[in-house]
Amino acid sequence: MKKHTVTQKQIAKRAGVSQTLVSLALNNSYDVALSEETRQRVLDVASEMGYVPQAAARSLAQGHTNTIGLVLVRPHHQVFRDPYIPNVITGLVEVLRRRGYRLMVEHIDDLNNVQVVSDMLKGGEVAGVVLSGETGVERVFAHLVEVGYPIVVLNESSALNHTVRIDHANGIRSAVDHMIGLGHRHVAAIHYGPDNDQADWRLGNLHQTLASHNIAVDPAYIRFGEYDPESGYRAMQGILQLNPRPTALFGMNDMMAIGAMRAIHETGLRIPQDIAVIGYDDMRFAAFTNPSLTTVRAPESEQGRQAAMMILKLIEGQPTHDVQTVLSTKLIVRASCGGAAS
Amino acid sequence: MKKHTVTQKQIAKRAGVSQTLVSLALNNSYDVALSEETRQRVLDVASEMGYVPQAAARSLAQGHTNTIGLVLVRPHHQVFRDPYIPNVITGLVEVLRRRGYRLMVEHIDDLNNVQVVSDMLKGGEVAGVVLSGETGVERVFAHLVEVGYPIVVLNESSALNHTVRIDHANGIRSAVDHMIGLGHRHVAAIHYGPDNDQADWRLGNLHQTLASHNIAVDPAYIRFGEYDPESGYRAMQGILQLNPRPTALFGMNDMMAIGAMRAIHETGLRIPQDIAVIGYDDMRFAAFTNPSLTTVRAPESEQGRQAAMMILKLIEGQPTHDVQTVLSTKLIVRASCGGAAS
DNA sequence: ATATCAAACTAATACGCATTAGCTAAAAAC
DNA sequence: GTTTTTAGCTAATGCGTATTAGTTTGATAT
Repeated sequence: MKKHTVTQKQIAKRAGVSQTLVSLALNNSYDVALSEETRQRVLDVASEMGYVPQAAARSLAQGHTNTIGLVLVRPHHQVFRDPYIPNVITGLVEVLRRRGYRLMVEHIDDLNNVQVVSDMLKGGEVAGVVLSGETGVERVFAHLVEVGYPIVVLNESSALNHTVRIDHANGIRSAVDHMIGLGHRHVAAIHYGPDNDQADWRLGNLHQTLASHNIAVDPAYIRFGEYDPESGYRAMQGILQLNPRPTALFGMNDMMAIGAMRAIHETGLRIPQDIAVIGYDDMRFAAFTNPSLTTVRAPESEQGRQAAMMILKLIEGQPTHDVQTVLSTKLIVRASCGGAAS
Repeated sequence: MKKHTVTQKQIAKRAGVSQTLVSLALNNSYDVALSEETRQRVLDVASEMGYVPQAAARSLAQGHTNTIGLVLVRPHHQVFRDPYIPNVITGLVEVLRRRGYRLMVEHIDDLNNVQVVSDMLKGGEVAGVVLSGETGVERVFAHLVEVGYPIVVLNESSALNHTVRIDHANGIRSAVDHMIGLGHRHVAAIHYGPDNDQADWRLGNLHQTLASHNIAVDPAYIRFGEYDPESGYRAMQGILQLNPRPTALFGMNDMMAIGAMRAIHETGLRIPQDIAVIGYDDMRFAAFTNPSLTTVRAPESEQGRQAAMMILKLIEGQPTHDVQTVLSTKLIVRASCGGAAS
């Protein structure tokens, strides 16, 4: 047995019919009359010979592929730094598979390499693209959208694109409100960035919310980390030097929050009695830190599912009134911020 | 401007040459003579018109695609439960991109749906496949390998396949040796499975290592979890009832270990003084638990890189003497098991 | 001045499938 | 009994590229 592709031509010969009929039978096309008998015979021969359609030939003939692309725009070293992307992939694959589509994952370091995206689309490698990355994306890809390529952007609020975003503004507000509600007035935060628009935007939300509570924000209370525990740890060491020492800390992701918690413990301070901590993401380990971490849960795999459904609608030309899909976050109250059971 | 694909034919017309020359010029083929002048002119016209080769047509003509597939074989709900796969993907994409290949991610629940793999290969969707999943894989795909399809399997030791595996046997041994070396004789473990061969195999390693230290293993000391902190937490609650209470715990992944640590803390016991804990994986948060987690680091993204290089060798027909690539683990000593600084 | 050869190019074909136009024979209509 | 219809099929063509087998032109050799 050698590696050899079975073609419709071969099936046709074996079944004693034309290649045309084989194609029609295999695709259940009823536009052209075709007796039930021969259809069955063709199908039998096909499965007997182990026929599998050649994806390339099919795409070429139809001028359409059933692969969709997921393009991640962010510095290489932090693509999978947090489980956000894996969660999105889970959701994407789940619905794509059900609809007979495949997922191609690509990654570009920054907005200078965007040509990959237009190559994939123009080259017919993918029928559509789901984009995740920094803001600015909507400007860079505007021409592609204009020309009619199906593109769905994650976590952008641009009116130009179809987007599926998580309502982080509200997520941030719910966390801050929770802290304020527990009486905290000196709130510090470890944020990421400020290297991209997404981060800046979230930071803006934080400032706004604090301002709405009439809390002046000392810039020294806002530190920056790089998504990982280490940077949260270092940032917290800086914050702990401040006078007056903040009574509450908002870590903009759980990774940095857990790093901060370690720094706090090392100085002998108690959580939440001396410093309350709240995180963001609700990662799997969040319920098992010591103390358990109060955090904000974002529906990430659901975002993947929604994005898949939206890109498929665009590809199949269905009407999409819901150009902007917004998903809500949820505050998960545990022990690290007080105000609830362990 | 409409969405319209630029073809070599159009370029040929505009440049006043035949389509053949366009193809030759674009592919830097020197088999056929071609004046430097016209080559340049063709390239200029091509870039001016924004030419992008049609992937489908190219694949069809060449009988070869530059997409490789990553197929994950495991129950749906635990595909991305741990960051193992994301780490592997990082490594894969890193080298594939450099070599001009794309990555297609597919997922199948169990070994009953393996047809997807043969479809992808026979249908020419992918030039090769990297497989990750339960043991048994090598048997199921034996016929595909025989026929000559390039397949690389992760973490299998079958002689039938090309594999890239992490030396977990040694990883387990290093952890156990560490505990024994610190004087522990009553060692408990929270393992995963026993639903698949991979898990069983690792469990066998654990037993072996303990036996080599002349430590009898009370079956009650071995509990099973399901990869996540919750299950580690529950398993540990059971273990804490035992008499005599073990003095050391080996969590077969960091997630379950962190869950177990919580259970230990809740009973008022101290780590590592009362119970020493050791994990497996060295996830990002491991250095920031309280106390920091002694664990075994597995070179996961390196495994992805190696797998990519191997599948490319297979595809390009290069000789591969290294049918079995083995990567080493490393014991990371922190505080949760004693024997080192905080 | 004719034969030889290489350089530079073109024509033709194949890849595997979908699809449109066209053909044949039997059934229906008049 | 001739025309019209229709069910069931085949032939032919196109998708965009790569590749093999030519063709033309000008230079070199004889």
